[in-house]
Amino acid sequence: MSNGRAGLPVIAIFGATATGKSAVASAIAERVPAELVSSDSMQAYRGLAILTNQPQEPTRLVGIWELDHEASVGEYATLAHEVVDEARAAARTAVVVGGTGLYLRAALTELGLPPAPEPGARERIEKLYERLGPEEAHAVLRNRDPRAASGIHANDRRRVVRALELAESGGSLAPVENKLWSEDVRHPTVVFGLDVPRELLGKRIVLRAHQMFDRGVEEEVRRALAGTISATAAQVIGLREVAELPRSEAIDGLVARTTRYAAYQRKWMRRIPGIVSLSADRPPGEIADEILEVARTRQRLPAHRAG
RNA sequence: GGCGAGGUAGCUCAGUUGGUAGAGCACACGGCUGAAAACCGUGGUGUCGCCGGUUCGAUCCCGGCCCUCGCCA
Repeated sequence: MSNGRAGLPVIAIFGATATGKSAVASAIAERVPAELVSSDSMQAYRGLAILTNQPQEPTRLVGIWELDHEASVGEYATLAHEVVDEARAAARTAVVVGGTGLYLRAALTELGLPPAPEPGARERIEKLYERLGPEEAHAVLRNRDPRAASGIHANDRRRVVRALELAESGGSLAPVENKLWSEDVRHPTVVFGLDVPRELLGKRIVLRAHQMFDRGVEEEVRRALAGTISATAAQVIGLREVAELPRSEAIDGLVARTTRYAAYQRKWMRRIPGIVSLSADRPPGEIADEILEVARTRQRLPAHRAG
């Protein structure tokens, strides 16, 4: 390792919601000098601590954006890289923990994301897409950026619009090199995936939904909706349910959507490169010990690279 | 008990003037590069309440039965 003070590899912890990621991260922080870094698109917002299950333990990149802020992976990636590098410079182990697969990958890897849209471009091109319709809009894209167009379905409005934005400013949505699924990382890293049997996870999700109400999620949501909410923040699971439905229906809706989200996260679990799967149906301290042991073993090995 | 409406996919329902059925949601699988708790694609998973009758053929028509809902007793 080039920097002798760098210590352990970056530790990343992924897993579906309610698998106990935060508790494991806390347990790691009790055992080694660590800097916890969130890779959760919704915990990044301030004002929905209960609904988004923000961790108790001090964690970087939690509650950093106001609810009217439009979030993006690109913005998050820059911040995450800074925070991880800072931790390493201070000889603390960076523990990247969260359930947003793309954010986790962005924190660990230099994805080389293309630039943000230019002001006004999105609205203008969305209108264009609206006017032309999917097929025509896609044809325009095929004309301007065939490579990007070939990877996008005409109905995928967001990506067609985004690709047109980039084509207009001289860029392209087609990556020079697709690193989303490569094992290429910015620092030596070990990624762990916490796995809980479906049935048990279901019970935890139900329990958690009830606890949110005990902790005052209704008041939290009321306060949040009193102000301006960005399009990205408006997507927090449960926001509408809690605001609009009677309590018992809100809980049912919240449980249903959270369960669906957990299934989506499970998809990411299967795909994240190099992920080490761990059974999370046991005390967090035990899991933390195993994670640290694996991390130390890896430390002594040459940094692994994509294959 | 009488009258009326209805029983079709996991759910809500459409449909077939008789040729064994299809939408939305759910679910499964796949994609994804500044919206990712987002977005997109592919897939029908079914004793058409039960038992008979008519018919070459019934989920559809006829008879009986069971169940649900509403109104009236």
